[in-house]
Amino acid sequence: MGLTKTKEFTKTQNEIAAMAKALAHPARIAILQFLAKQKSCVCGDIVEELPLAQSTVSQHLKELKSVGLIKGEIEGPAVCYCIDLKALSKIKSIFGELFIEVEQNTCC
Amino acid sequence: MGLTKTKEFTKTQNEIAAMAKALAHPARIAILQFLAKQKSCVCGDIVEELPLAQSTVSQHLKELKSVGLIKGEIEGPAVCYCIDLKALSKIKSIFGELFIEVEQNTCC
DNA sequence: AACCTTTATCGTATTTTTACGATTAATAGA
DNA sequence: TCTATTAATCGTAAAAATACGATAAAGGTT
Repeated sequence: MGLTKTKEFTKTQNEIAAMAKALAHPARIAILQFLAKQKSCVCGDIVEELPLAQSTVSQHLKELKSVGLIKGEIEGPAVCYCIDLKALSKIKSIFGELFIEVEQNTCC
Repeated sequence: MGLTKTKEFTKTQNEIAAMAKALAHPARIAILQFLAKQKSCVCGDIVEELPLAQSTVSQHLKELKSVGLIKGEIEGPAVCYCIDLKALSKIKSIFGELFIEVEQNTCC
């Protein structure tokens, strides 16, 4: 079916999966790294940096925005995308908790 | 196209994305959590625990195995899946480095 | 107002993912 | 050997993800 049975899983499980999904494409990792490198608010230079069409990059930005990882601010005709440090620390703790939990496994 | 332009991105970017993709489904998070909870090597009880068909669970296990997160050991007619703590610590460091890198962003 | 720049959205094609039932393979036990 | 159990694989259908070009929207500039 290709349709994930979201309702059959816990809120936390879906949340972790959604965060992971946002990071599950090299282009989105590249976008985050590019934004991090810049010491200022950067905009559509992302498109030039990536080997993808403008509309495709826009889609990737939308996905990062949908999980709150980045914020877009309109600056004249352009849009400035920035990493949301609050969302980032939330992701960090969510993954951190998962890893600690999973690490409890003692078998093998 | 639905076909990720893997070759256009760095090895690290693809690696992070691949790891994230393995975690990008609630069923796979549930599997990892279930394996962690058990203090022993657990096998096909996973199927009973999850709201999915046996073949579907098998597919998810395959994906977790493909990134090395779990290992399968044959135990009689059954198979015992365990978390690979070495792979887990690698994932931890990969995500950790990404988060630290991204955290450098000072804009906004 | 007309125009240019920048970005989002729409429409579409292709690939991948998710999911299931059915079948196969492999092992244990009667 | 025959049978039951367990898990992987195959075939298939439906949905989501990826990608692009074209178009629209929104903001400056002349």
